[in-house]
Amino acid sequence: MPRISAEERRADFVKAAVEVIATHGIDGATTRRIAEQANAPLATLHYCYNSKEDLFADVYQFVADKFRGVITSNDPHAELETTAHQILRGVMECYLESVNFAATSLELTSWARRQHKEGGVILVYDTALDAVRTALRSASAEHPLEPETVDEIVYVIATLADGFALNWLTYGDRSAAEKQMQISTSVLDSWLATRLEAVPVAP
Amino acid sequence: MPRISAEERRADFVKAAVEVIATHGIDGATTRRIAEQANAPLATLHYCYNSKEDLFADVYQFVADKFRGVITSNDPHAELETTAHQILRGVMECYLESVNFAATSLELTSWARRQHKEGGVILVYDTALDAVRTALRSASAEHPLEPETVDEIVYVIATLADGFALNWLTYGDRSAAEKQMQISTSVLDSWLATRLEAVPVAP
DNA sequence: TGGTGACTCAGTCGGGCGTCCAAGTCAGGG
DNA sequence: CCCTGACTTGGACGCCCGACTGAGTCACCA
Repeated sequence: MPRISAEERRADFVKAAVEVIATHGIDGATTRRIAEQANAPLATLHYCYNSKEDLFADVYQFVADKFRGVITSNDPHAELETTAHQILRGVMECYLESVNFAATSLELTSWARRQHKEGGVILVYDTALDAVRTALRSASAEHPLEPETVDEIVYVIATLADGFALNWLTYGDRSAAEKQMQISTSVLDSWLATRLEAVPVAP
Repeated sequence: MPRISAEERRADFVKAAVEVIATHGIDGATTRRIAEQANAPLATLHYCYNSKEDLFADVYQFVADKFRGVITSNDPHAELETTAHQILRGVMECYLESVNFAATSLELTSWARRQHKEGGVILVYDTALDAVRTALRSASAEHPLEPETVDEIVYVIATLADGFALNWLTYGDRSAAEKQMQISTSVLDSWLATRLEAVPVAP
């Protein structure tokens, strides 16, 4: 009813798409359902987007941007351990805050895997990992680590975040998830402590 | 062509269904595709199963049984740390051995989440966690731990296994995955060491 | 040799999908 | 004040593909 610009409408559709994907999966995310979720007639969707594919491209962008934002929003002058800790906590808090975002991320990576077309939507996952890698490198700038060591840390952070997400999505128990955030971060901390013992810093 | 019992045929269809679900997702797992994967005419599928739903029930059973088998197939007389370590390694090896099994497990839990109908297919995940819990309890029988502590360990094992699976499924890089198995188990070990320090055994 | 269980072919029927059109409706500038 | 162009909308189109079936064929065993 209210007349708003096509640009704002597009944002509505992207948000609606995220919710529909979370609830019905990628294959269940039809143009009709997305339009309904956005409280807009179906035809409006095709007035704003030439095709469903165009809309989905915006969704990928949205998800990737959100990840980038969460990961890069920590203190750049902190120690390596602190940075790693903050990134993991930030991502988990983000999942906890928006189940739909977490679910949609999972659906997207799951869907990306099925299309063995390389260079496609797997970029969402890739950009997130790259952001973590960059943050860790700059945090350890004064006492540079082996690239392999950085990659190990990136992997552990990703693993703990993904594992947390899967559990939280499966059971949807918020208070349990909050305790699990504590556990996950403590796992990271204790591993980092023993792992970095073996790599003395250069003088 | 060769005439085999309907029971054996059913096993073929279940195996085919696992592969199709892994490749096309739950929604893409149509009776046509499953029959084709099993090298059988579509009508044969409906001869063996009254409905698609019946076939899928067998698939859930198959997946749950495989998990149970992998988890409970370790030395029951080992220490707690060893048992935890073995379970994690066993599950990851199982994923590494069969990408399709790993992918199907993920698709199933992901699909189960969407049906917020309680008491349905989430049992696959539940039975697996229960099996881990039971194994840990019996491993720590001589020096019983608090139930909360056991649950923490179960969570960490699940998280590390799930995170490993997601990464392996996303990138499909076998040699990277083998290294990541090492890392994951070392994460578990170092966390368990510091975690159990705080809980001295009863005399 | 007849019967039964195992299998197959060639459909039926129906629903839902993405897309598009033609007819509105409004806001603001000339 | 009305006209133009950005927006909105109901409804239709065409089509693909889903689960499922009925009637028939084949292989084997008693």
